[in-house]
Amino acid sequence: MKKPVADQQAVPTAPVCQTASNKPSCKPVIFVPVDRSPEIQEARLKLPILAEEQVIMEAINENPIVVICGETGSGKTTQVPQFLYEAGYTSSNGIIGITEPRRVAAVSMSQRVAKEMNLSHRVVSYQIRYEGNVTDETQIKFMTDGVLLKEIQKDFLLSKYKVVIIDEAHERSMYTDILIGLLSRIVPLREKVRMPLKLIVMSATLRVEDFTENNRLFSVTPPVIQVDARQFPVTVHFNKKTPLDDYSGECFRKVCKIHRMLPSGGILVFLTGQAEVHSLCRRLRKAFPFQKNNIDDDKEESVEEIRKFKKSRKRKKTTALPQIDLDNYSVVPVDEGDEDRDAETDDDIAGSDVDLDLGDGDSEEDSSLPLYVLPLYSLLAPEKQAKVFRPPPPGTRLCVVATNVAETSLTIPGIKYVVDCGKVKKRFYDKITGVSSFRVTWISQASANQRAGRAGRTEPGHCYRLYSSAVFMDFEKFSAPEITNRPVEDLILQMKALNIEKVINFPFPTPPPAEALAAAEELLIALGALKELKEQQAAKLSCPISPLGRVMATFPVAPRYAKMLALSKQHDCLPYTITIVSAMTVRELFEEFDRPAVSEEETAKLKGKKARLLQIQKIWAGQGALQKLGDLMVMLGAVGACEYAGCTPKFCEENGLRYKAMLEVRRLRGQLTTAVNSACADTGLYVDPKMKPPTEAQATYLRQIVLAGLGDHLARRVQAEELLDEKWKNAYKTALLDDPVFIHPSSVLFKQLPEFVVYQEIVETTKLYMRGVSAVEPEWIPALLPPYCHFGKPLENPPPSYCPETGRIRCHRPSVFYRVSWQLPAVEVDYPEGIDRYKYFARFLLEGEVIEKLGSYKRCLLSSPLIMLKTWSKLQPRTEALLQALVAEKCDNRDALLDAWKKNPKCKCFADRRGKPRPARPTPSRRQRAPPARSRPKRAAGRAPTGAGRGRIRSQRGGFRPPK
DNA sequence: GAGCACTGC
Repeated sequence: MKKPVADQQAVPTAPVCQTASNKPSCKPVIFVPVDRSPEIQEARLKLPILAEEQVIMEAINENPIVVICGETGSGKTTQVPQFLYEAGYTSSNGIIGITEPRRVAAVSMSQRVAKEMNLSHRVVSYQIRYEGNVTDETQIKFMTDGVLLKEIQKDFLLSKYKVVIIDEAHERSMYTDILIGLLSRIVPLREKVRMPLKLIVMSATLRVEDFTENNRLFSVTPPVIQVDARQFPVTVHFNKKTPLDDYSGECFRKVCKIHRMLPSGGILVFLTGQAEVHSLCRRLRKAFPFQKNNIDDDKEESVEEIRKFKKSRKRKKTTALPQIDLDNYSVVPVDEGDEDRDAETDDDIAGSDVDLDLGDGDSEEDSSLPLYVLPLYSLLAPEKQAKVFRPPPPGTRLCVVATNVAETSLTIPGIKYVVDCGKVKKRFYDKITGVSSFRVTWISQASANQRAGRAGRTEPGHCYRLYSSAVFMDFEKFSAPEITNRPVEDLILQMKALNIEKVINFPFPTPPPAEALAAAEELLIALGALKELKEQQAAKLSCPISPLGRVMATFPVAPRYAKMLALSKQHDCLPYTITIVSAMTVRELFEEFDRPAVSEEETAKLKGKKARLLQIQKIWAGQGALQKLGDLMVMLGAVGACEYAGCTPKFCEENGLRYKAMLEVRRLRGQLTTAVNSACADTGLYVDPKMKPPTEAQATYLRQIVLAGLGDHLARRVQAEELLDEKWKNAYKTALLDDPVFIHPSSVLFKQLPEFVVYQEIVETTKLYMRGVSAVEPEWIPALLPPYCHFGKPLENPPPSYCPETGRIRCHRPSVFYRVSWQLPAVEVDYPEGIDRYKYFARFLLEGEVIEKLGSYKRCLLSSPLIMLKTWSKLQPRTEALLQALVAEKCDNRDALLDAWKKNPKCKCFADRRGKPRPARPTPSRRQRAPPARSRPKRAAGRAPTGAGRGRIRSQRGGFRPPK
C-alpha cells in the first residue's frame, strides 16, 4: 500500500506525475484497500481485463476521456469501477457513476460489484426510474442512462461525480448518445473550474469511430483500449441457400437436425415475433413430444408429470442418443464462412432433409430425446420467462425459441447451439407524419455476431445461420443508432430545458435527420413548449423554451402527455390525467389473445379470455359522456378497477390485464404525482387506489385536455358527400396524410365513428389504423388549438363584446383547420390586434363598460359611442382624438389603460379627474371564485361543458442560464 | 374487422 488514506483525502487531486502538457492531472495518489473473499479474488484473476488494469488506469489518469472496448465476458462493467475505487477516485466525496441502458443491468451490476468488493449496498448502490438504494455513503452508483440525463438537468456539471462511465455505448441507445454529447462539453467545463471529471466510454464492439473520430464531439481523440473477452469459440455455419420466405420452417428443420444428431447442449432459436415463436414451439413440441410441453406450461412441475416423464425416459433409453463427435466437425471460423464447405459439413453429419425424411415433423412423433421447448419474448409474463433460466428437466434438451430479447437483454445459460434466422422485426417511423409500421428486415453483422456469441457462454458452441455467407456480407456492418430513426420531440424538449437552443449545433455522435428535428420543433412550438421566433429561416430549430416548456420538461413523459398534465389542474382533473397518461405511456396494458395456441384446448381457452376481455372493456368504457373519452376511458377504467381490487395478479389474470404493465402504471402514477406536486405546490395530490370514476363533466374536460395535447393527431370522418371511392368508407382524414386512416377495430369507438377524433398513434398494417382514440367536439378545436387554426374576420353577429373578467375585447371568428381547411364553428376569442380593436375598446369605454363610473357620463355624450366604429368617425375630431390617444398609449384593453393611468395620471386617455378610476370588475357575489376567463369553461344550454382551458401555466420567464 | 421487436426518464 502506498500511503494511508486519511493523509491524502484532503489533497486527492494533487498532481503526482506531470503529464506532457503540464496540465493539472487529477490522478489521486491514494490506494484504497478492498477486502475481497479468496473465491472472488480467484475468479477475478481469470478475467482478462485484470491483466490490463495498469494500462487502463494509466490511460485514465492521463486523459480526461478514454474509450474501452471489450466484448461481453471481458468483465469491464464489474472491474473498471473497482479499479477506479482502489485508485482513490471516490475519496474526497467524489463518486463513480456508471450508466446502463437497462434497469435490470443497473440493479444486478450494483449487487454484483458490492458482493465482489465486500461492501454494503449503501456504498455500492443503484438508482433506476422508480427506486434505488443510494445513500450519503454511496461511492459507486449504477444507474440507467435516463437517470443521469435527468441529473444533468438539476446539476449541469454533475459536480458530485469524479468519474462517469457510459456502459454499452455500442448499443447506441438514444439517451446514451445524448449523454456522450453532453459529457463532451461537461468534461472541459469541469476542467475549467478545476474539478476535473473523467469520462469513460465502454463499448462491446470496435465501432467507436462515431465517438473517436468526431472532432465536434471530442476535439482531442481519446485513447482506445482493447480488452480481450473470456468467451469460448463459436463455430459459425452458413446455409448454402437463403430461404426466401419460410425462415420459420427452415428454423424448424435445423432444430430437428441439431437435436437428432448433435451432443447435448441447449438450443437457442432467434425469430422475429410472438406469433412465430409460438407456432415454432408448437411444431417442435409435436415433433419431439414431451407430455407436459403440449398441455399447459403451468402444470409442468406436478408430481404426476415427473413420474410419467421418468417412465417415458426408461422406455426411450435406447433411442437416438447423439453419436456424433463434435470435435470431428470441420470448423469454419467466423469471418471465413465458405458456404460450399459448410454445406458439405452439414451433409456429412445430418445428411439432407430428404435422406432423413424430416418432413415437417407434424406427421409423426420422433423417437429422439424429448425436447423441452420454451418460448421467450419481452411481453411474456415474467414467471414464464423465468423458466428459461432454470435447468431443463433431466433427460431433456432445452430449446428456447426467442425474439430479439435474447440478443442483448436476457442471457440464457447452457446454450451451445444458436439458430439464427437473420431477421429482426423493427419499428419504422415516418419522419414527417410519425406514422409507424413494423417491418421484418435483415439484421446487421454486429447483431449476427452478438447472436452467435450467445452459444459460447459456458463452453465452445455452434451457430447456424439460415442464410448464406454472401447474404451476410451484404448486411449492414452495424444497426443504425436509435436516435436516427425515432421521433425526437422528447429529446429536443430535454435539450431546450438545458438551454441548448440551437439543437442543430449539438455534438451528436450521430445527428438525427433534419426532418425529424424540424418536426419535433414544430410540434413543441404548437404545444407552446417553445417560443416561436418570427424571424426568417435562420431562427429555425433555435427556438428557446417557454415557461410552459420548462414545466413540461420536468414531467418524465412524452411532450404531448406533459402538456396534458400541465393543463389538468383545472376542474380536479389531475388524478385522471395522471392515470390516463401513465396508461398511455406503458405499452400493452392488455393481454394478447390472438396468438397461435399450442393445443386445441388452449385455442378454446384463449377465445374465452378474449371474449371476456371485450366484454369488460365495454364496461370500463362507461356510458354517455364517459364513453366519448373512448379508448382512454377504457384505460382509465381498467387501471381504476385494477387498483380498486388491490392490483393483484389474480385480478389481472381474470380481466385480461398484463400484471407487469399494471405495476408499471402504478409506479408511473406515483412518479407523476410527485412530479406534479413539485411543479405546483398547492395541488396536495396523492395516488388514490380507490379513485372514483370521473363525473360526466370531468370526462368532458378530460377530452378537452386530451385534445390540447394531441392536437396534431386530429382526424375528421370523411363526409358522405366526399365519398368518392369505396376505400374511404368509414375512413378518416388527417392533416398530414393523403391516405385514409381508420379507427382500429379494437377501439371502443370503432362502431361509433364520431365526426372528429384524436388518436394516440397511427400504426400501419393492412391499413392505417388509429389506436387510442377519443371523440372531440368540433367547437373545441379552434378554442383549444389556435396554433393549428387559421382564423377569419371577426363576425358582426354575434357582435364583439367587452369581457369584464379579462378587460379585453372579445369577438366570434370563424376558422379552418390548417392544411386541410376543415370549416370549424365560429368561436369566441380575443379580438385580433389592430385599429378595430382600439375602436371597439373606445366604444365600450365610452359606454361605461370598462370603467363603471364613466357609465354615468354616457347620457351627456354628444353622440353615441357607436360612431367610434363608423368609417366616417374620423370626421369627428373628438372621437379621432380619443382613438389616437388610445393608440399612442397602446390602450386596447383595460389593464393597459390602467397601467397608462398609473404611469401618467394626466394621460389623455379619458382621465377621470375626480378620483381614481374604478374598473368594472365582477364582484364575488356575481361570480363565485371565477377562474381566469381563458381557462373558463363555457356551458351551452342543456349540455355538458363544451369549451375549456387554454390555461397556460404562468411561471418565471425562460432564457439562457449558463451553468453555475 | 384486427396481427406489435426492444428500451430508458
